[in-house]
Amino acid sequence: MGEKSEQKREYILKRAKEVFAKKGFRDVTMKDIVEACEISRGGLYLYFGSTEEIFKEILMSELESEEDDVTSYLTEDSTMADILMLFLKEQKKIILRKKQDITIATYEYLFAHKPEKKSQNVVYNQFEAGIMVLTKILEEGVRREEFYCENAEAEATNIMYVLEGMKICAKTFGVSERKVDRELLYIVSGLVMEEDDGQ
Amino acid sequence: MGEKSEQKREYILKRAKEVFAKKGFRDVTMKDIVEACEISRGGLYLYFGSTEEIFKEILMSELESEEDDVTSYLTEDSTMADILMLFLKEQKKIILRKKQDITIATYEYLFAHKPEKKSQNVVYNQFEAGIMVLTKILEEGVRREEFYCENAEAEATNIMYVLEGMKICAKTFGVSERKVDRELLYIVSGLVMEEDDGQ
Amino acid sequence: MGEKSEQKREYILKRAKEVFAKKGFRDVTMKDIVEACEISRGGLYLYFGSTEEIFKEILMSELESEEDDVTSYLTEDSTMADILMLFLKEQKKIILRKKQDITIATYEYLFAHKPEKKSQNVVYNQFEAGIMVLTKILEEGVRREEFYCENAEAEATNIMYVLEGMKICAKTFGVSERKVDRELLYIVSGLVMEEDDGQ
Amino acid sequence: MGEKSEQKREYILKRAKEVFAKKGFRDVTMKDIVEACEISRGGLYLYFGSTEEIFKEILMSELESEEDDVTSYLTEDSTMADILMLFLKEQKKIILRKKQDITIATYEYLFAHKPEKKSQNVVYNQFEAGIMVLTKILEEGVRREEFYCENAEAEATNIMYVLEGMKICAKTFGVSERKVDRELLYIVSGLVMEEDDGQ
DNA sequence: TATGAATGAGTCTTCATTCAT
DNA sequence: AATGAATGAAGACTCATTCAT
Repeated sequence: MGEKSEQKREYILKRAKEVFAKKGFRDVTMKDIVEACEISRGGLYLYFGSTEEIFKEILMSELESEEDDVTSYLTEDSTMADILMLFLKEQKKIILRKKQDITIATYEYLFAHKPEKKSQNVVYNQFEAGIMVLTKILEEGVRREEFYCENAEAEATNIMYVLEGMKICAKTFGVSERKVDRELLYIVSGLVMEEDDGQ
Repeated sequence: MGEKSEQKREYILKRAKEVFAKKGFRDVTMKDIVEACEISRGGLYLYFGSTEEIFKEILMSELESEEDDVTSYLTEDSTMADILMLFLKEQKKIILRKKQDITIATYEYLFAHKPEKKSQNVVYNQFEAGIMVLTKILEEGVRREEFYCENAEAEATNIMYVLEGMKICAKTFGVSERKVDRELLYIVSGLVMEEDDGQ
Repeated sequence: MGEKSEQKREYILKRAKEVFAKKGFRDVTMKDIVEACEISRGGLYLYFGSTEEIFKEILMSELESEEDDVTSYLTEDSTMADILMLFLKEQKKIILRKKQDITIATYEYLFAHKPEKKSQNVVYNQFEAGIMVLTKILEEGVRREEFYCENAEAEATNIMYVLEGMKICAKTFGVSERKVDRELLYIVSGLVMEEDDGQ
Repeated sequence: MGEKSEQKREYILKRAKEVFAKKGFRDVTMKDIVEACEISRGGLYLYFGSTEEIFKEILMSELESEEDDVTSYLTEDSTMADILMLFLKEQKKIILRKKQDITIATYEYLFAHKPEKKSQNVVYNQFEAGIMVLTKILEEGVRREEFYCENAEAEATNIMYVLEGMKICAKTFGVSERKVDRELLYIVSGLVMEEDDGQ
């Protein structure tokens, strides 16, 4: 813990994240990070022993910062449909973002280094967290009779798979904003009670 | 017409596929393939100039062999629900398969070598092909009054994202067969007409 | 000797010469020659064991064909100045030629494979032959009182060095036709008797 | 200012020059230089990226060191004939030297890597520099009535071709010291005023 | 004779990692 | 703590040469 300068450690992680965002995980060498940080080779090794170690750290801090985002939705004072849209818009941002995006690096990292425990797997944690939040939103929406949904958790899981699917599609062959919007709309339209439904 | 012996070419591709299935794309060296094929370094270069070239070929032949599977569904003489289940079971096999599975290699390859044209992207092609097949199944199911679905193509797209999502989840943190079954059931249950549904 | 087809041998040499003219000696591989000849690898080895062997043969035949040119000068029926100019024009052609020119290849070959005996060295043979021809021309010119020259052989040697110098300069940094002409004129002007020279 | 240790850089160049002197340019591999320097493969790449890069450097430093020699002639306090002999003796040394001689390597290098600009061509620069120095010597000699020479520059150019010719002949088939002496004498004898020449 | 697939030795080049300063 | 020169293992790639057909 009390090892070397914590400040420098953070600095390296910040710079390294930029490198991973640009080059993915596999193409990044220690030299790349050394150059991005403008420190010496030996200096970097004083803090981290490999790109893997560095990336693991970045992933950790990502997880922490994202948790805040996620929990904030339920505190909003508005309809559950609004809150759901807020959640989905956040996901849309993640799906479409270009800058500071370590999604590809994360996949590459996971392909190469499967964590022993699922609980150490960022993607899994994010996925489960998403299901939990969505479930709560849906349950509350159902309670308030805004949404129609027989099994909130099953629906939440389904939605998370859709989002995960869009995320990987966006990274492998590209998905336009229009397509994301259309898909999110399709999800929501399947949930909201159609008030004037006479058929 | 082909260069050198077509037979050996196929042999190399077969062995190489095993290597890619085991190690992904990025970790595979020409040496790995040379050893798997038990041929000489120079001998391999006679047929392929790089792991990329080899993998591209494998991807091509995958695409071809899969196309057959896909088109076969509509010729079946059975209910559309059966056909849909057949399609989904095929997808389930893809999601869960362990042997001869080059899914991770394919993602790694695509991350490193984005094709200039979308039409050259295997994952994209498979995705679009899936939407087409599913749309046809759904439309026919709706016509036969087996399924309820307002917009067949939108639903097909949605299902494909779910499948894609499960595929990547299976590769990043693992998904149990039970979870896949549950998800596929959820998809189907949202489509089939509930005959005696009075509530 | 009575080995294989003499005709094919000649064909290979002809094609190979084109390759050497284009790529020099060092850059030429057996593969290059195989491709230029449109024969098989094994087929080429039936006739020649290496690029060196091939080039040596080419050099031999060059030597033979050039000897004819050289000896022809003295049979001309004209002034010795005319004959000298003829000889120098031939040299000029050699210095400036671009097509079918294996000069560079020859130097590269000699740098890498010094012949044991000087008499096997093409450049040496050409050089000595040049001196002999020039000496005869000069001696005859002196006899006819066309030229002024105290030591014909020394002058001939000097001229040959100049020509050799221009040859290598042309290949290393390029020499314009104008410069060659000027130089040849300078050589000749130092030889011819200035009839009306009173100063 | 330079990269890494300037001292080691010089050391590598020194050792590499020995290698080039012994093997020419084309036969030299990075491995050869690594072994001559007794450093590691990676270590060499820290300083130079290819044999070409190394040789270019050697050529540069050669050029610099030779310039000094050349300019020193005119400062001598002696007859112009002495100065001319000094210049020619220097050239003789170059023509005949065996140790530390990168002449062949230089030709091989130039054959393989023609510089875009003539001014970057070492042989050309040396040739032109030689013409300039010789021209000055001859002009001064004529002014002092030591030499007879109608066109100093033309004569200088002619002499340089002779020297260049001897240089290449020495490298391709060998020229004895006697022959060089005889040739240089012939050049000088054509220039000096024959004071008591009555015949 | 002729073919051309196959071999493997040899070079180039990059990178993680160490270590004297 | 920090530096950055140095190392050497590992992978890519080419080519002369052989050999079964």
